[in-house]
Amino acid sequence: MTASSQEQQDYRATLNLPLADRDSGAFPQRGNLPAREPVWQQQWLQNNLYQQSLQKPAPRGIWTLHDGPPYSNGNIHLGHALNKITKDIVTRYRTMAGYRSPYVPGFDNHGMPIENAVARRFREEKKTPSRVELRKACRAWAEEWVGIQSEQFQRLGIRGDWQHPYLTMSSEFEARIVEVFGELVQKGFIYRGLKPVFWCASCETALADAEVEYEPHTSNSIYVRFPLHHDPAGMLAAADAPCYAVIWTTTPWTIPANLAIAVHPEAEYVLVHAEKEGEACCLLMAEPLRESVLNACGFTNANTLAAFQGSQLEGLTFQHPLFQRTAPILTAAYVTMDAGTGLVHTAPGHGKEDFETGMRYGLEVLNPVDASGRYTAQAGSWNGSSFEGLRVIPDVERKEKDAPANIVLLQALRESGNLLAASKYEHSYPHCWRCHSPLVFRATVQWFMNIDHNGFREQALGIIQQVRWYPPESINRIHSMVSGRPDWCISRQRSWGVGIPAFYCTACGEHILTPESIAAVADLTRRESNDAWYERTPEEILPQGFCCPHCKQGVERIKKETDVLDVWFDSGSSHRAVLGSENPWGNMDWPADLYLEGGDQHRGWFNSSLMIAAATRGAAPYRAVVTNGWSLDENGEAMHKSKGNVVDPGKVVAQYGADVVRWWVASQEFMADTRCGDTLLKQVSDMYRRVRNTFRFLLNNLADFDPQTMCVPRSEMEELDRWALGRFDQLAAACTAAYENYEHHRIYQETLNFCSTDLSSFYLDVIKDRLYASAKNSHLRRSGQTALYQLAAGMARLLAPILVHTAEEVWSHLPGEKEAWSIHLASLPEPQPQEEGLQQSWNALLQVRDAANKALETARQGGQIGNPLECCLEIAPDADSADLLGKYESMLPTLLLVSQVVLLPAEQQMRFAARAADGSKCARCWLIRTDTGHDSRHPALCMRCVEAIET
RNA sequence: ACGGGAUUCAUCUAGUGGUUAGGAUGGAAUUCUUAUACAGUUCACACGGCGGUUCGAUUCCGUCAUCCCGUACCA
Repeated sequence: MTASSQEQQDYRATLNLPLADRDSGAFPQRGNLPAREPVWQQQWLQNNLYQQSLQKPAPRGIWTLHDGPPYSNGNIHLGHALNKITKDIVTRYRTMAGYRSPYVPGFDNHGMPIENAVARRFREEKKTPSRVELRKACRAWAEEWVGIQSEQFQRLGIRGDWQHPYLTMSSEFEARIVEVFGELVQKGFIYRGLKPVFWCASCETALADAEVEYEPHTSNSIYVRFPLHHDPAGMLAAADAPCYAVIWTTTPWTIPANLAIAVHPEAEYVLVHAEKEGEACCLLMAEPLRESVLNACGFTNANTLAAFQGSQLEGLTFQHPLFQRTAPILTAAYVTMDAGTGLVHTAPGHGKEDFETGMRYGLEVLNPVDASGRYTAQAGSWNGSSFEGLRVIPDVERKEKDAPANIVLLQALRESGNLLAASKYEHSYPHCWRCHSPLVFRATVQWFMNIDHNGFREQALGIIQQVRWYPPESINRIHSMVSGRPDWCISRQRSWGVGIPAFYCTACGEHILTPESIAAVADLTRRESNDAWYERTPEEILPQGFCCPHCKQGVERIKKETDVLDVWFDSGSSHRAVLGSENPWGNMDWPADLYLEGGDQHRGWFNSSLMIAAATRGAAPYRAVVTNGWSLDENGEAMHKSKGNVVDPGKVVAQYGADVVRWWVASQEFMADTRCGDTLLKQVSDMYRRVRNTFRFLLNNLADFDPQTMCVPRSEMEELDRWALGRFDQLAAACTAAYENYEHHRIYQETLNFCSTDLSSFYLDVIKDRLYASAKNSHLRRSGQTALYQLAAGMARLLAPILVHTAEEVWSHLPGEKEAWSIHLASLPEPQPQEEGLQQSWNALLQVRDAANKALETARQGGQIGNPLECCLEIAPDADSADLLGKYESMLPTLLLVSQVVLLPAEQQMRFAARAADGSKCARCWLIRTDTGHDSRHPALCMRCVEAIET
């Protein structure tokens, strides 16, 4: 080491350099989040942070977000993380903004996926559990996943009442569901009716849509003619031979259930004269399908006799091809022209759309198939032999190729002469996920909520208008869901759910739903859980002396309903089980200020909750609804296990930390679809590092700063420091507005911008000299430190709802007494009013700085200067900036990071010239100064540094 | 298939019926070294396609394409 560098080294120690990582108390450069975050979380838990957040003063009142319960089956995925973190940001913001903002997380426990998983496990063990055994196992299963998901959410830093989450399977919640159901009964919303459902004849059970698997299946493709029965308006007067309607179907076994023929009201239909095997007839079919029908059926000599619009055909009736029964022509919008004949065989008992059409026209729901998939006597007979007992689907175990019913029906149709063509047809067809038998659609008795009861639908649509929807266009989704939804089928033929609290009288056959019978079930449920509904007898459940309200028979003739409620009824009741002072939490308001869920919930939870709230309370359960988008992979495609593009939040937490996941959430405009993947996470993690590095610089320069005694009042601070705090005030105002409007990505953008542009590349760069080289206790330095302190504290507060762990870490490194032990109990920064003209002047100075930087760069490229710090910059201002530069002349060297600035007289255009500075380099501050060496004690130092050392 | 929504540099995003579409990050080159995982300078990089309305469209309308949701593990 040379003598001079030795000397420098000595003076280096006299600089007020920031703490380095090796120094104790330094804010470390590396976050080491995966290891450090759990420590903070532990601390929050031990000190009851959540409870304290509710107890702190809340001048702005209570603000309630009601959590939509995730289904408690399986590990959480990125979508859950996005949703929960967003909610957490919102409630933490509210807490810091002066509200009491409780957050009670919920879990959705009942339902088919868990029941199926548990049933599968029993099957593997070759056990057949009783209903109650199955329910207990489901309960245990759900409980296990509640625990796992709860851990996973908490690891993401989600704050809430994790000790007391709401579970839809808790006795209290189940009882409230029963009560809500009772209210709907009392208000006349509940009825029983028929509905076609997917039915597995071999399992003898209804299946939910999610249990249906589509597999290839060979069906019979048949064309059948229906002879004209009645033509009241003489529509078919042009006919020169017997008239028939031609239909096409792939399920011959549904022909006995045919009650109508549907046409599209706007499509074109034709009456065609055609011949086959010497017989002439007139056939009605859709014009676009004319050729394909005639070809398929082998007709010749075709000749179109007349054309009609579909709606004109209404009123015609045709005869059933086998029975003495008529089938009217109806119109339906779902009739398509891409297959068949354009005339659709309609069997309301065996098809969803057929059923709806039937309802519209008041047709009977004929369902001549029993639970085991066999025709009942209602199916009728042909040539004196009844169809009763024939199976309508093939027996998979016996390897039947076709169902007996199809074979018999084809034969009967052939004999009747009405079968025009038959062939095999391969297509994808619904099968049972369990036994892989083909399914049938079968009308069954179900429980419904009547959406049109007393103008309810219109009322609900009106209520939607009162709610604030984010983003605004999302109101279209809920609106179209509510305006188009059919009656709500609320019953399921399942075990794991809340039993529908209805009784039946075996004496008179009526069902029993009285206020006291329902209250009895609710009480029982509250005491013993809804499992007791299945364990107890009606005698045990119903009050003493209860008898059938219809026929007055005693309780011994009364039986229980076995269906359970749709799980959407459970979660749709959550606002009644959680919000309001009558519920165990007692600290949540009804209605909620906010629901915040993914867009799929317009069909689901937003909808079911609205139905129940509007029907029982006449209002929406939420004042505002925010819809978050879907999380997709880096290419904007949905994540699939099979595609291998799934981002597991648990892995990201383990690799980068929860704050990086949260920072990712904040980086995305979450109301639209969001993207996530390795490169994106890498970028977000770099951005996290930038914020962290900024905090590090701020904090590590505050090691000797005691805010209680050393803070310089704002009015006495250096103007540059006031500028920086003024910029921060602008940032704080922008971020607060962004929180308020759920535009979290603006916080991310604005904060990073502030850190990079305002702080790193300008302010912090400029004040380094002041911080490092000024006397420790000088006003210049303390003013700067005051700004650093306020920036660190302010930014940490601003970001605390998002970077929950890092903000707490910053808080813990902040010197001096603090407002609260945890930053999450502190308040958001309150921006001070902007100082008149300050930002304008400094914007102009920044422009000069840009220009100066360019000039310095040119000079450096030209070899005139080396390090800008060692040069003198001559500035000839233009007329506009002369005053400004004159005013700030003494500050210019610091602002421009040069040793000297010489201001020349104004010229037409601003001009810069760089040259070596006068004087010699100070060994301590590295500035070239003319007073270097003036003090004999420190011949290598400038006078400023001498002063700094000697005081 | 139908319904709802989306599409701006490599990435995240501003913004607009009218000059050169803004910022940040990232990339390339280069300079400097008292945050060395810092900063300066320079450069490259975008309105999905096609029609229409208009004097003029990235912006409004239509349509097509792609993606997403409703409808698989569902926020």
